[in-house]
Amino acid sequence: MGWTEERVELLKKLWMEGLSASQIAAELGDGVTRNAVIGKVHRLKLSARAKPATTAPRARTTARPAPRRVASPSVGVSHSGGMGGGMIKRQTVVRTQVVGATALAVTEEMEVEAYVAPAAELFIPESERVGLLGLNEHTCKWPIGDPLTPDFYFCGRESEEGHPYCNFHSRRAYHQVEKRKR
DNA sequence: CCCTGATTCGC
DNA sequence: GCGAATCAGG
Repeated sequence: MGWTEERVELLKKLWMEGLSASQIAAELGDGVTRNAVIGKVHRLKLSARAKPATTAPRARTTARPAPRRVASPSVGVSHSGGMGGGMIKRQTVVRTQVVGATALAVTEEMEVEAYVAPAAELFIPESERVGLLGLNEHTCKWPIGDPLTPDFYFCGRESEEGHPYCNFHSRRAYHQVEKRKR
């Protein structure tokens, strides 16, 4: 289905109300993707919704050329790492999420696995500690300790291909940490 | 990982 | 004009 008058109107309305592109896409339904919404928004020249005083000056980072397919090189390096013993604690949490302008409240109960790390989990025997020079493409680069002191070291456990941290630290690196700053 | 908008470019 | 793929960032 193309962009009919009605759909465009709804798009404008929702966009101005501050809904995200994905939310609008869901609202429009019918297989519309968030990319379709964003693309249309740009074509309609209505990117700026409600710019506060802080004129977000189109941070033109870098005018990207045309990034096509790129092959990623890989270097094989072996490293042995041991996983510490942690504890998986099951618990049920209730998360409320608001979707769409129609204030569609979705309350879902989901069982999550919360990893409770014992203090000792972060302790790694000296024999396994990895210094700056011990890091390679497959070692967790999670820093431990004060970088200014001699006993500073890195996690050094096995990290997934293409990831800077091991599975454990990977989530901590950036997991939606209740961001409510306004 | 989840998510956001921004941009490019083949269609 | 359209939007998937991609990029950059939170």
